Amino acid sequence: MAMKRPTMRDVADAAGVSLMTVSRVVNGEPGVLPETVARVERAIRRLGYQRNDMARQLRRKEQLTQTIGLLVDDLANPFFATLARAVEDAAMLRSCVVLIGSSNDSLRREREVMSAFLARRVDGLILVPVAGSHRFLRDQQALGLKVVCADRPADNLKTDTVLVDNRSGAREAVAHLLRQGHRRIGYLGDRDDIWTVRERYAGFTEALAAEGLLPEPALARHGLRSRAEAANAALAMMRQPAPPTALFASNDVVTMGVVDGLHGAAGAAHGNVALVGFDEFALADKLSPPVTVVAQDPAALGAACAQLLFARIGGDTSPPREVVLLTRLVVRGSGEIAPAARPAPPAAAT
Amino acid sequence: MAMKRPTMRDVADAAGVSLMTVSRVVNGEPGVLPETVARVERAIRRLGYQRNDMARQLRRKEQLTQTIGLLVDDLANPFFATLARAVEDAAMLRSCVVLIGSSNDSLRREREVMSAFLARRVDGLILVPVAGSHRFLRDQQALGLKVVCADRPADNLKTDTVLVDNRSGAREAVAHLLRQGHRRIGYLGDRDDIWTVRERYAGFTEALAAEGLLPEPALARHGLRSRAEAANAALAMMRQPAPPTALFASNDVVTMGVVDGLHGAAGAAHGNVALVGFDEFALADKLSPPVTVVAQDPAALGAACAQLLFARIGGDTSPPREVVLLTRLVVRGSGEIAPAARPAPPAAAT
DNA sequence: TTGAAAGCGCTAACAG
DNA sequence: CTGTTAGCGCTTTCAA
Repeated sequence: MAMKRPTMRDVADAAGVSLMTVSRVVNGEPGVLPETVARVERAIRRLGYQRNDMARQLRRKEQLTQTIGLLVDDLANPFFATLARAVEDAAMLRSCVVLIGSSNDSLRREREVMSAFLARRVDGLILVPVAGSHRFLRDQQALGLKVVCADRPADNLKTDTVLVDNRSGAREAVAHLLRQGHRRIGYLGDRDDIWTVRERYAGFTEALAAEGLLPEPALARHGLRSRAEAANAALAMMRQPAPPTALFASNDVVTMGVVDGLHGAAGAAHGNVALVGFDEFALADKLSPPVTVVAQDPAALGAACAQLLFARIGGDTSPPREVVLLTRLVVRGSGEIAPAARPAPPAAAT
Repeated sequence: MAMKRPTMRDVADAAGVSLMTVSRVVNGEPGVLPETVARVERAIRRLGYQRNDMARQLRRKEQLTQTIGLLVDDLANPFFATLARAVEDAAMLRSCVVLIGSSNDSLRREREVMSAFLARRVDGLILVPVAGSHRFLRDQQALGLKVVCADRPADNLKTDTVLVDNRSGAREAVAHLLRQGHRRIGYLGDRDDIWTVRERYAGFTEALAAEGLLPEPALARHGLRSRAEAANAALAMMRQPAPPTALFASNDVVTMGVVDGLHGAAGAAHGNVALVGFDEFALADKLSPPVTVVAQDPAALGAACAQLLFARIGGDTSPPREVVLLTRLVVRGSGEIAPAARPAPPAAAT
């Protein structure tokens, strides 16, 4: 069991030819007699020979490892899983394999995984950068590593980057709520050291500002890392003396948490308060009311990253590009709920 | 730009020591003067040196590449994404990286991706095998490749395998429907050349048989590959002259499709017919009615596979093991709907 | 059309 | 504590 794997030498001996001839057959090079080819191929099959690409790689150094690295935040998150699948499909078309890793929003883990990828001499890297400094990466870029940042820009790093216009998307969502007459709009969001989250909050405040409104501290909760945390935060926010009439949730996890929280609330679905969430999620259209969302396209994001990366690997040396994908407001019902009828405020001056 | 990457030779020259000393420092071996270590480390940092693991691997051949391959059906499917994340976490604990691929239920693609993994000399492989013959794999096993099959067994291949008890899960689900008084239960399922799907259908028929019922062809639809297909199939099934009073859906995609289809139906949520689906999915508890499911634990599946694989890599040579994980019936409402009251059939003899 | 020799970047096995 | 030599499995280069 587990005998040593056969090498070209073994195949050569078995076929009664020289090692070089085996090499030529294995790599489909011309100039070998068909008969010789057949003999070699038989030996290959008989021994179960598989070319050792590591050794190969070592010698042909102008060449590539046909391996790319993909480092996302969390592979279990459907957003990144879909992105990953798109990258993988693009890689496969180019006979490339993908090393994958999750940074879990930890700079240390990102560094570790990246080092492991670099040691394996990936041809390029698609990276969803966590918060923090990436000067380590800059050094590697100078040494020829191709990097594309996905979904978020990396701190002071000149690379191709594919982003989503989070700010406009959020602004549009909140403007939509304002248009329904809402004036007290709550914000529920993830950790705002994450670039996308910060951008979405900026869009939120900009939309308010456009109507002359200022964000109220009591109507904003940051740092929600799970559905359960978001559920609690939503409940707490709605139980305030002066609750918001509408909510904006900054990502899919938080949106689902809000749905959880409001369903859990005594005697009510989430139908009492308007809700728009950032990120599309499965079954958003089947809730009651169906959830209005700002949809991104993670597959398009992944495909765009792969396209840029493979262009670089192919020798493209033009200046770094930034691609910005747009979002789409998907109107479904939860965002079109008018503010609850309540005692009209005492008529003010005018 | 893109100058050649520095080698140990370069570092050695820069630090004024021999190549071997650099090797010792890079690998943290003892027996180097702290002062020398410092000089070497400075040179390493200055040049941006990164060890070339491919070359390393070549020489220390008793050792491992610290790379495993993971080949799932579809990475974009949350079930497999969660499994993948669990594998990745386990790998990271052992300083191992993960090559990932999706077979898309195609034997050809599975073969291609596996070849690419093998050429990179992965230490082991976690595989969700597609239908078809895997004798190619058996040859590789004989050469020392460690393989663990996940979620499905591979045709006549002796490997560690981690499965879910799909048949019992399905039987339990259908028995649950029978207990509510249903006698006409429809089956909607994916392609039944997939082992898990076949097992679930077997569980379905077994549960019926236990009550003396036979599956009716008009009440079973196979080969549903997407939510849309499942939606149409569900609608068609319910529009028959004698529709079922309950449905069993063989996976998450089909279950969601059924929900889509019944929602789309004129004037009705899916509340008119009982429904139990195989697979947990996000927000199943938030639909109306909430969807009763047979839940699996993909993270546990991935973790179990990783544990078996790393044991093998670590030298475990005991006979192949088969681990079977259990499912859990999550009662939420859609499965507890009684058969619609309808004119009692004419009383038969007795 | 085929083969022999050299060497990729690294580590194992010995010297000093 | 540090250096030297040989060679992993392959491709390149040159010669037959």
